[in-house]
Amino acid sequence: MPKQVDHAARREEIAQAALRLCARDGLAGVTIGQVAQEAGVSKGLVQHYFAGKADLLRASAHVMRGEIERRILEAVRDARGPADTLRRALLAVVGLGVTAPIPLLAGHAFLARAVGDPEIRDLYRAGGDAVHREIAALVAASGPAADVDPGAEAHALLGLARGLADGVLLGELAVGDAAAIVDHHLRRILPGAATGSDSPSSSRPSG
Amino acid sequence: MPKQVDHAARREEIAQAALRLCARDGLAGVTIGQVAQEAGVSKGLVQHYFAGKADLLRASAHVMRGEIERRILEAVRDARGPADTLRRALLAVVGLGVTAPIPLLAGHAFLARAVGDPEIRDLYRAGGDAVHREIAALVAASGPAADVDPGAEAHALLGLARGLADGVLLGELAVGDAAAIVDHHLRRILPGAATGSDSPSSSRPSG
DNA sequence: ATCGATACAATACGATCGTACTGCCAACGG
DNA sequence: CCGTTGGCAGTACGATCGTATTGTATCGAT
Repeated sequence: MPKQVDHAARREEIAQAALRLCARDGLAGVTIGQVAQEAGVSKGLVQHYFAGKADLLRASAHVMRGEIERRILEAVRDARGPADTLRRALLAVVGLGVTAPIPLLAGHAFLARAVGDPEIRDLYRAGGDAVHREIAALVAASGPAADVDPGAEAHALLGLARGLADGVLLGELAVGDAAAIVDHHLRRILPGAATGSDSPSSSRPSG
Repeated sequence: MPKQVDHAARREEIAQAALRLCARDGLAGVTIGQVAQEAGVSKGLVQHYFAGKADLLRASAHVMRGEIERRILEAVRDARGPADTLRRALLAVVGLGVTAPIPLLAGHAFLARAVGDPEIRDLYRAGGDAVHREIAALVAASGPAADVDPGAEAHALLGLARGLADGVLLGELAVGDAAAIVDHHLRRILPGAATGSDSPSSSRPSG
């Protein structure tokens, strides 16, 4: 064996650079040459690690998914009980607008491709379904109000969090405001749970 | 004056073709040549009506905004009272996933560009702010519950509708389910208003 | 009838795209 | 010690990009 290099790490490193370009210029800006420049390597090296542009984009999509997943899992790690887990996960999603704008933006760029591209679509669907099941289970385990259907509420919470994340991303509202909105909604649907007022981030709504 | 052609109409026609490409392939797929082919005109004609690619993209963004605005205004036209107006507007937004996937997808494609491009960002911000004010006013006029702040609730409703529209677009849930979720939320925050059960669209939740 | 302005088509051109290919260097196995 | 193998850079090439330019037909005004 020749010079040993962590193949997977190198691939991810380059895919991360591609992801940054996705976020900045959309999928249009992802060019082998640009990626090479962004990653600080030669154009030939990008070819060495990826079979082609499609392979590179696929890897970038997976990196994006992994990045977002990682943030949520981190946020949830030290949670105390299902209601707290649910709250932390949702706040992590709305926080993506400022903590991880690159994966979020890249996610939007890929979303347009998800329609028509079976692989990307499956990536979205599989992830979305898994998250939905998880959220629904957390809702059910958090002492929901009588008129709350966990499945529908999971869609509502997920939609709310995603929409708020976009709002935060566009600067329409502050993270704190978005977090307060999520907390307010959680208090409404989970009267039995103590969805704490000790917010980990700023939470002074302004307008 | 020479051969009279509706200049604005021709421009919009071509911009619509560009918008379809945005939705299908993302901003990456918007090429002068491709746009010409999609619109069924010559490459030179696209140049004749647009100063360059930036001009074309700008026009497409405005067409997208106009399309979405049109759908919402149509949905709101025959509304009876503020609560009904609010409901119809929100249902129109979640319905975009099936009634207007092209502007919605194109909107996502442009969103990635909104960060960094002042003009597109202003388009988003201006539109978002106006809609937010409108929604907040409708909430305030619809007899909200005591714990409802119209401004925050407007963000919540808008975020919820946008997030659900994405879910519908990705096929994660049906329009009817999304509509039911919106209705459920509206009933919670507007106890004084009759947010009708006589839905204009299908509204049989399934899961 | 002619002239100017406009709609529209077609071509030209430099830059850049994705991909293929070639070559050099370093590290292990024999 | 040498050959093979993989990391890596550089170049070549056809296709396509955006734009500039040119040419032609058609209408309205003079």
